[in-house]
Amino acid sequence: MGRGDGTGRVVSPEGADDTGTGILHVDMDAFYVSVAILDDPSLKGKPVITGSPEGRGVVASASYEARRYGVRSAMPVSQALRLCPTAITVQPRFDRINELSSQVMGIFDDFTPLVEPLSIDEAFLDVRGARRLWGSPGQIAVLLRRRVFEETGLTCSVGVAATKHVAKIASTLSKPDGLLIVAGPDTAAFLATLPARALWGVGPKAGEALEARGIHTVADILETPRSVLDRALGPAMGDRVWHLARGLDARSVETARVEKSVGHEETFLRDIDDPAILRTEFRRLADRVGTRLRKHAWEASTISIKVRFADFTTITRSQTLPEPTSVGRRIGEAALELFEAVERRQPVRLVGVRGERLRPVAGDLPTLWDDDEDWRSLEGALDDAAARFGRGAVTRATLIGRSRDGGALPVNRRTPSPD
DNA sequence: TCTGGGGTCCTCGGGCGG
DNA sequence: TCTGCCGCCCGAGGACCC
Repeated sequence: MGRGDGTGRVVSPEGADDTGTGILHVDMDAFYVSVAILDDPSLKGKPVITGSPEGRGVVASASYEARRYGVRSAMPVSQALRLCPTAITVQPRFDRINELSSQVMGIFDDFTPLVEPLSIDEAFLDVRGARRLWGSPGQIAVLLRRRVFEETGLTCSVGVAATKHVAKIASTLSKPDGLLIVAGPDTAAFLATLPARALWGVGPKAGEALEARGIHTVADILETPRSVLDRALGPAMGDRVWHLARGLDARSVETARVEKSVGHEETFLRDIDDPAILRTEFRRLADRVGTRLRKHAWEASTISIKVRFADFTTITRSQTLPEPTSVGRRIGEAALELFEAVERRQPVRLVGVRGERLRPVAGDLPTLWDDDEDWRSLEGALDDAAARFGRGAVTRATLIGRSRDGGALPVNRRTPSPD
């Protein structure tokens, strides 16, 4: 999602030259907010942000009216409301957001089978094989934008270029509701005008490292020896930046993605000092990770935890298991083992659990319960009971689940034993 | 005055086996 | 048996992206 306020918007004139292009980057405009406005048109034209006004939320998405006050995504909501006190905060409705995302991705699929979703609201399309059916890449971009708007009421911005990297930059510059085409032969001149920070992967730190060496723009990078870039950014990043600045980006549009890890984390409303509460939280997150793994028929070989302390310092610890697992309890045990070894010098604001080094489960595992919500609520009920009556007072609860063949399957769970 | 949650990728250091 | 070198894996941390 773009972070600009649209003031420096650049768009192509109608029928602009699209020689040598074939990659589209499509990015929905202020997606979460736009969906909220779609469902409540009275919000239209007003400064709107999505995110929770209570607690420690950050802005997920802001309308362009709000951005004019300096509001940006990833900014604490409290700060956003200071900058723009009239902003209306709305909670994102994920059911609607997912529904519209699927609808939009479906439209992309109609133009080409080569679609690479990058996130819920953006994708790369390789349309080089679609010319006979739909026209040139620039014409396809026009048709696609029109269809997205007619069928969903949402606007999107599209970058058209010879490579993914340049298409991505072009869509960002054309926001909101724009189209920018960078013809192949114009690539070098287009890139040279940009700040170094515009390059994919150059964030605040890398940008700072370049600035410190007097490198401010992509044109500056072109004049910088490779060895200087390597020293400033490290060899891998130096190499990438050197190539991207020249418009060299050999990455193709990949339709299949292999997940490498699954995790959950949670920031508490208030920092937590009580180890018992933290242990309960680790178990809960581990169960959610296990649920996700089973849903995809994966197992994790490595379990890692994340702990963020009150002063925002963050540590991670991980261990590789003797046997890969997708069982929440086993993941929880590993997480707690790691947590016990962590020196707890101050209250904790966030904990997280992640399963890594995933592998598909061999064969067909039996389904022990068919409703993970029920399973979680059982776990939650046990925790609540333990909190109310004291640990160990409640020793057992039973959930009747159904196995895959329909038979009843009781699952007994014991509460955590008293410390 | 604050800093979410979901990820990926890179670097660096240490252990280990050939 | 010891030492050095190399490649590989693992674990920790950080930067970056949406």
